[in-house]
Amino acid sequence: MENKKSDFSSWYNEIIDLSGLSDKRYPIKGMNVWLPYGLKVMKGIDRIIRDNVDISGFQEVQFPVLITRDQLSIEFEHVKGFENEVYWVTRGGREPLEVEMALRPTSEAAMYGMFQLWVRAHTDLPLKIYQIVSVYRYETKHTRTFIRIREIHFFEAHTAHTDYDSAEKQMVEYRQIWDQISSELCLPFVVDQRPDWDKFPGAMYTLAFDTAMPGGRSLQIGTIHQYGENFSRNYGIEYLKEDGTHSYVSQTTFGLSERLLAAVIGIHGDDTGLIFPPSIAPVQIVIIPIPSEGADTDSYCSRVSQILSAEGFRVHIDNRDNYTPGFKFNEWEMKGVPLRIEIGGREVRDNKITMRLRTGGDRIKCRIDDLPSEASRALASLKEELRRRAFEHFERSIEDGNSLEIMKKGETMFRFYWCGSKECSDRIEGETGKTVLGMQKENENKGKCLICGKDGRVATASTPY
RNA sequence: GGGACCGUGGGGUAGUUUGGUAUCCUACCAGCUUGGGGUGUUGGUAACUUGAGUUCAAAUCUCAACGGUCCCA
Repeated sequence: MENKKSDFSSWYNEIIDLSGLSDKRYPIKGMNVWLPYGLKVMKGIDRIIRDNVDISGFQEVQFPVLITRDQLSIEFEHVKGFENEVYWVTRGGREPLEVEMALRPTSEAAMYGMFQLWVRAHTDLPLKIYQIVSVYRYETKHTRTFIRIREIHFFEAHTAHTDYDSAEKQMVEYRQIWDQISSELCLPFVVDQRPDWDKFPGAMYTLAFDTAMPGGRSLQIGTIHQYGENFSRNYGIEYLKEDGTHSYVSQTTFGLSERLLAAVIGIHGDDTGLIFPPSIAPVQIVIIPIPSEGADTDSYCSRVSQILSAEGFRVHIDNRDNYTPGFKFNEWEMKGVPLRIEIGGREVRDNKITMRLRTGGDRIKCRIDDLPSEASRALASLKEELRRRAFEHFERSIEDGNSLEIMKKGETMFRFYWCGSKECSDRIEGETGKTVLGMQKENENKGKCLICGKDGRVATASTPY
């Protein structure tokens, strides 16, 4: 396998193929096949997302994939932002359609006409829904599995509120939900408020969660948007207030995608292969029997498996007899299984098991009676180790950009002081090749703009995926 | 938005310059063997992206489409 640090691009493509996450040989550019193992991981990520939005009062829905041209055109900035990357359905059978329809690039246009019907009075608010569906974008640049594709596995939450302040509270709740999700996946990030010229089309402002991939490029792995009344005024989403007057709702959205999987692969993987956080690993514990004369390893393995399954662990016994234990060790490490249990004659004889964590370290022996708690402890420590490594890498991946020269030469993300003006941003992008991702929302430090010297705050720049 | 390179069994490749018999590794299938860190061995399956052109003859030369990779903005 390729070395992750020296050639991340090759490593990334190779591990996706070897581990059976996705098959990119499907004959349409940017549309890949989700293989069983990859789909299990993605569904694990979806489950974490669902669990966290469900307890915050969101309801899951599913809207149609097609949007009429009229629906899409209602919000001008919005349609303008997507016009170059929309797939159009123009025929039904042989007949040209009178009304052309778009494959949703996102679902504002599909949903807000219905919001207009659903929202009648303040008692209908807040409205909090989400869906996990495919969205479509006609990418013309080179595509990359899970990172830039044409059919995107997408989570989108949409809310409507009585007023702007309530919508702002929703933005805070999104931020908390994201803390839970990113924590489960052990992903570090910085919160950047996108510059006005780079915010979501139609939004008042956009907050993005940016992480750092190996090689130093940044990856946007989540966004939350404040729409205010930008959409509700165009889609006519009004409600009756307690005082008998009408008002437009204020809206927000929260978007996540299979880029979360890309981040997990890139950030946690190593030269041996993938490493999955236990919460999303399709197999959390793999049991490798080591055949031995005079020992019934098979039934001992089954017993261990039953004990662990009963406690809710996802366990797999690899009892293929045409592969050696050594081969299996390497294969399951490559596939990212966090914990391995080895069972041979010695374990059967001593009523013990041998464990080894995917993150390394010595083998651990424990008595079979202590199994569930020892396995829990092992997985918890692996999760902590993943988190530690990821955050350490992230710290190294953002450097101080004290001059244009440093930012031009550096192959990391950069933090620097910025006044917020387009002129200074253009200068930075022109001379360093890096993109200004925006002000760091949660960094209060103040300083002089790197370019013009006026008062500024901490901003992030990088080469983004 | 602009440019460069590439496309050979499932994956990775040799062959393309100089047109003529398609190489090796891996994977896969059937055995035997082996087993505490990628077992060994025997046999077998399997490929020139698509279309058009040049030619007696195209993996090889030309053009286009599709796909892949990278660089610059």
